Amino acid sequence: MVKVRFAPSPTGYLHIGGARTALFNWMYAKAQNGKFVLRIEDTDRQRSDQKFVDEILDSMKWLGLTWDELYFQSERFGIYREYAQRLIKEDKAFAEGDAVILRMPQQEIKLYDLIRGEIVFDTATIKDQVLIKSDGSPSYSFACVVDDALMEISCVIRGEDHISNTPKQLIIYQSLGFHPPKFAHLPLIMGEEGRLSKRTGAVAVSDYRQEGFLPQALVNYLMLLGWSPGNNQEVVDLDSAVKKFSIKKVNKAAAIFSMDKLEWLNSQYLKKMNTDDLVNLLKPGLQEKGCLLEQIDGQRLRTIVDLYKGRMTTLKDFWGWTDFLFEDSLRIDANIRQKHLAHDLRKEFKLLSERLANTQPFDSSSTEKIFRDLVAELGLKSSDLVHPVRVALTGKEVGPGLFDTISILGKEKTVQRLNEAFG
RNA sequence: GACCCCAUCGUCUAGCCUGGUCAGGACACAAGCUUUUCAAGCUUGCAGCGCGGGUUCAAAUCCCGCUGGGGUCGCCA
Repeated sequence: MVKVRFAPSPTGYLHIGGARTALFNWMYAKAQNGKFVLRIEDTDRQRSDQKFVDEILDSMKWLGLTWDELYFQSERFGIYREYAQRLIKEDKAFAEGDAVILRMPQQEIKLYDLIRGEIVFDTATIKDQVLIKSDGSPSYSFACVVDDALMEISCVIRGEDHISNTPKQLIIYQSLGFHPPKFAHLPLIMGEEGRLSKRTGAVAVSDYRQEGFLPQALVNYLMLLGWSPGNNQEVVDLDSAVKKFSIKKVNKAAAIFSMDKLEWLNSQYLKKMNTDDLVNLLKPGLQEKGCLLEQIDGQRLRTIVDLYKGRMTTLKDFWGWTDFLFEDSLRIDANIRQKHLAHDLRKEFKLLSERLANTQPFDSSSTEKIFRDLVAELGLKSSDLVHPVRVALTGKEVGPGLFDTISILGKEKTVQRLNEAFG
């Protein structure tokens, strides 16, 4: 029976590195029809916090990394103490005050890592290990070993930063008379300036969610860090990745996190996404911006989303780009006004607004015809009028095609804004 | 410092195990096409086996050394 676990400590948010570890564990389990255990390592009561537990569980669900079993180490202190007592009785450990310390035997110890092959350690350089601390709580390594054994974890997949913990834990397995599981140590994810940090960008999974990334895109990006589905594939959904996943094909070298590529993947998923689903994802943000969703026609909202879908990098883009559609009055930045509305186009705008006011139906092809005819009559280049009009209507220098924009803005606001453009 | 891990374009990677394919793809970057703008899209381009020794007819691929990067040395996890 294949069974793996992801064991975060609720002393902080679920970060990108942890999410990748969880993902690889999850893929490993699913690929072999095994189980995935989520174990919250909350033995440090001072630093653990319920809000982090909630955030971790929430992020895991958001990513789609569901678990089969959930444990909290804080509920298992009795078990750890029991095994520690046993080691004292067998003289493999000794008490020091209320603490229990493991006697480190002097020996060579071999680790067969699924990714790295054999790694040999000499325990001569490792000192005696604390099993139970003076306050009665278990040390990380001890709780970890007891739990992995009792929960029948078949393979421990964790970050490379744990390699040096492994010989200590192997000694604990040996002392306890437990069979050790297999091990696989994943390469680390690093930031552009070395260690992955807040300076490089967001580190918490929830930050990416907040920034408008899709969980599918984040998961896709994370799986590409240290692993490849082959066939030159880059955009791969979780299900097909699971079918191809092999822990032995995981890279040994650390990878540097690239926001550029994550953004590219996110835009790819956004483009492919069903419009109705995207509308639903966008709604909460619109509401936050004070938009009254009840007053917006559903079909109109779908049209708007369709228009912007292909150009978005994150969900956040949409909210910033479409504010002009949902607000009554338009504020135009002084610099942008200076750049595009410096010439007095009062006359041209008036003609345009009068003709548009009489246009029926008010769609992009009919407004385009009106516009082009007028431009020809006035002997202008279309760009002479396109850019000022866009700014007057949207307050922005860039955006989708002007006639699509006019069409979704609607006759009333278009006419009004053209008339008010020059005060 | 000690111990351990690692090393293909700027970045993520395929290829390495089972030596012999112009070292393939993606992001980024550049150019062109398209175009009312910016994106998107399409096309093209730029760019890599860290260094030095071996082994071999032949090395990105196997071996050794060096250099460089990373990790760990807590009664944190």
